[in-house]
Amino acid sequence: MFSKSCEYGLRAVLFIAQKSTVNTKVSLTTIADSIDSPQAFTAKILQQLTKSGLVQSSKGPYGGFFIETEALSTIKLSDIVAVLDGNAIYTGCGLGLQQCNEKEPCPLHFKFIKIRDDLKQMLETNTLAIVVKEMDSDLFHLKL
Amino acid sequence: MFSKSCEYGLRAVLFIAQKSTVNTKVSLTTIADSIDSPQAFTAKILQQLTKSGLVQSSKGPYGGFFIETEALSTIKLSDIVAVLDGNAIYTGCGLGLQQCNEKEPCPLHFKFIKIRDDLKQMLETNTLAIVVKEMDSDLFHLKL
DNA sequence: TTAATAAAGGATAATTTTGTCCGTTATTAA
DNA sequence: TTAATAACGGACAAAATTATCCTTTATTAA
Repeated sequence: MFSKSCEYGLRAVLFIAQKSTVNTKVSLTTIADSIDSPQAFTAKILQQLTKSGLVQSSKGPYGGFFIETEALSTIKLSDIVAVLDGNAIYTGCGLGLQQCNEKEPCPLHFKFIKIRDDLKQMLETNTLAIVVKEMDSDLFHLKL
Repeated sequence: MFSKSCEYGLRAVLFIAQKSTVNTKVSLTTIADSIDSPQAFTAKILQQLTKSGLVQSSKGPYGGFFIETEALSTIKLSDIVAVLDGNAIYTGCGLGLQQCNEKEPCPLHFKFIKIRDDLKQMLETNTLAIVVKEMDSDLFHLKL
């Protein structure tokens, strides 16, 4: 469904988001350990996310990655996916055809629409704030 | 969503299926031309599909690929996907976690369930016969 | 000012996916 | 029996993705 980059990215962002609710910055090492991802590779992904402005970072001691409190309720899961995987998941044809739309549909076009729309809907309605709130409440995990 | 192999494979199978309804075998060259896929790569994919028994083939002049008439109504889209991409799409975690289930869910587990189930449902309820019937009726295409 | 900490960035490597090439095998018809 | 056709199979190549390493830059506190 998503690339490895996007999977790690989503996990990392959710972890950072959770820590950011209590105004705590987290280092790359902590993130990679916590979400069980390859450190150096995760660093690259976080660079993309900070460049895009979704995640903030500060260097030096007491530095690390964080997300501004206000941003938690505006950043949607779809924003992270868009940065790391683009938006082919929503717009792309299930059979990989370039020209596939209402007018010139592939044989599965209308069958895929519902699924793609549901996915889009899910990613666009869930903000970091929403997901983090649910994470706090119980047994959810980001490792293994 | 699917790998290139699976995209080509689905397109190829739908094309073969359509021709098979009028008892026509199709050669690799015809298939690759018709679905706009790299010929040699498509050959490999068709080998997998014939090995798995979903598609039949016969060598020599007048040979080619085909699907038995009875099989058209029993083969589901999910069968093709299973052979080419495995079933990680249904079973796998959206965040790439190994241990993600009802008991130990990732933060997005329950949000993904609906989408995955819908996809599974769609692929399992649509047989080749069903899709081909719809293809005959109108403007659907498999190229570009 | 210096040492320690931590992200940023560049280069490179490993792996997987995607794709090609070519010889072999089977089948058909002449 | 031979020539043509078409799938099969193995080896190989290119490209994309995943992943590592190491140097540089910025920040902090002592």
